[in-house]
Amino acid sequence: MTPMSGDMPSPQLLEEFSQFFRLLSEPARLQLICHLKQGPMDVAALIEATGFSQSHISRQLGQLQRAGLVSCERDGVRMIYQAQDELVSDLCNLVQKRMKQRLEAQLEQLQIA
Amino acid sequence: MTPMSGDMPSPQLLEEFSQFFRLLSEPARLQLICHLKQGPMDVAALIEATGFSQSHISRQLGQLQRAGLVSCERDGVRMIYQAQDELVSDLCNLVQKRMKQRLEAQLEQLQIA
DNA sequence: TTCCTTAATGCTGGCATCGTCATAAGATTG
DNA sequence: CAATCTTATGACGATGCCAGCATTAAGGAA
Repeated sequence: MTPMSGDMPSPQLLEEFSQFFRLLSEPARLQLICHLKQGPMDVAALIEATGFSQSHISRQLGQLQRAGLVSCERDGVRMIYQAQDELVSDLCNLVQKRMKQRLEAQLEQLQIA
Repeated sequence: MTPMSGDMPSPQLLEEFSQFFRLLSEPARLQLICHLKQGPMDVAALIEATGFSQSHISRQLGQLQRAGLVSCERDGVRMIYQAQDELVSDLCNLVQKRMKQRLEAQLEQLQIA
C-alpha cells in the first residue's frame, strides 16, 4: 500500500524545514509559546512567568515573530504578544503521541522478555 | 470555540520536545531520512546519494537511530538502514502547508496594497 | 523639554554541535 | 591466522547559538 515514494524535497525546502524545526529546538522558545497560548501577555508577565531575563525573552520573541508564530501590538509603552497559530501545538501533539507509542512498545518488549 | 487553554506541558516534556525538534533542525539528517523513505539503503548508497563523508553519515544515522526514526540490520558486512515511521513526513507536511498559507496571505496583502 | 518605564539591540564569553581525519571494531574471505 | 571491506568512534578545529551586560530606542507623564 505504500506508494513506494513521495518525492524528494528540494534542498531549499529541506533547509527551510530545518530552520523551522530549529526554532522549536529551544526549550525557552517552546515555553514562551506555551505561555502565550494561554492568552496574550506583555514582556513583564513573561519575565514573571519564566524567570528569564528581559533581553533573552525579547530575542526569542523576535525570532518567533519573524517566523510568524507570534504577533505583537503596542499598548502604550508595553508590547502585548500573542500566539499566532496552532501549528506548534499540532506538531507537539504528534510528537507526544509517537513518544507514547514508543514507550508502550518498549513496555511490551519487557513483558515478553 | 477555543477551550481557552490546553495546560502547560511540564519542563521535562518541553525538554523532550525540543530535543526531538533539534534532531530535525539539521538539513543533513532530514535529507538522510528523505532518502531512506524511498526504501532501505546501505551507507555506501547514502554516501553516493548525498555526497557526505562516511563518518558524517554514520554519526547522523546514529542519532536518528537512538531516536527511533531509523532502524538498521546487518547484511553481511553492510548495514542496511531503513526509515522507521511516518512522523517526520507528517511533521514536514504540516509545516509546508503552513508555509504555503503564509505566503498566500502575504500575496493577498500585496494585491490589496 | 526632562525623567521614567519598557522593549530592542551591540557586543561578548562560553558552550554545544558540526564535519573531517585518523583509527578502531566487526564481519567475511582466503 | 592474515588481509580486506564496511561501519563506528575518538579527537580536534571551526562554526553557530545561547544568555547576559550594557546601551539605545521608543512612549508616556510631569
